[in-house]
Amino acid sequence: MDFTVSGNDIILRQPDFALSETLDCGQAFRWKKVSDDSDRCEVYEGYFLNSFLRISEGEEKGVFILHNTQEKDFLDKWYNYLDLSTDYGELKRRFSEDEMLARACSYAGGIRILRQDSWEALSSFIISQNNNIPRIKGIIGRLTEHYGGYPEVSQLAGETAESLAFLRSGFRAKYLTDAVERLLSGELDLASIARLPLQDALKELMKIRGVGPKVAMCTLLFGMHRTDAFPVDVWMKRVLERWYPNGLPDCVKGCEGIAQQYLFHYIRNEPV
DNA sequence: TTCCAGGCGTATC
DNA sequence: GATACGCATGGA
Repeated sequence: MDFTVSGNDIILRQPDFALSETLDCGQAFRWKKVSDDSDRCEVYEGYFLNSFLRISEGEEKGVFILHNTQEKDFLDKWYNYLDLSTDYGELKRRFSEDEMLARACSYAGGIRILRQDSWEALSSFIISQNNNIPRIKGIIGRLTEHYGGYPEVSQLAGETAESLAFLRSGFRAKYLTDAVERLLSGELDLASIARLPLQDALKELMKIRGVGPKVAMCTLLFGMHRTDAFPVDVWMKRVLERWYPNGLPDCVKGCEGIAQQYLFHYIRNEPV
């Protein structure tokens, strides 16, 4: 782990990381780019649960500053959140046996899978269905503003689709309240679900109204770091049809979800 | 105006 | 099991 403490900041050296590719690639919805294109430095601000972070990448690629971050917070929170224990360089070499994955990995080599909170991922991806990323961010922004941070499940106890109308989340509000009820009643427990075999975990999550295969897979991948979970949305359907009509290559085995993220980003921003 | 968005529930066959 | 359609909202 290559980092140094510099005053109130942490300097992190990590070549397999880029802010926009990881924080703004449709896996998390609470990061905001605060620099503009004229700045020499790219700066993002966001949260893991309710811990705030300002992180910047300077002119030297692969060198990051975690502003006002103590070493303890870095090691306890951000090291884990940014998945710094995983060697993405090694993963990309593995994936690159496959031609399209080689292109996707080289197109956006700074993608990482964040280790997000399971409830935040579940609720965020319930909101994401049949929706676009700017509007997902808007709804989650109204949610966190209203509760003064991302609400715990218990903070949403007793809410109804009507009381959540301020979110303007449309038909998804009733899905959120159904998830809250099942979690608070103890019918479902996210920490237990995280440990189940993939198919069993999917089945449990899909007991929630409004949680189908896609939302369940995203919850597993982004909220429980189940790298074998493979979410298929409209974009991944195009990937599978165009490039993998005969299925995924063996080199992604066990890390289908991570491969998925490189491919998702690549096809959405596909260079002619 | 119409189409679409990190889908899913329901009806119908 | 497969396929068609509606769904809230808002940007393009």
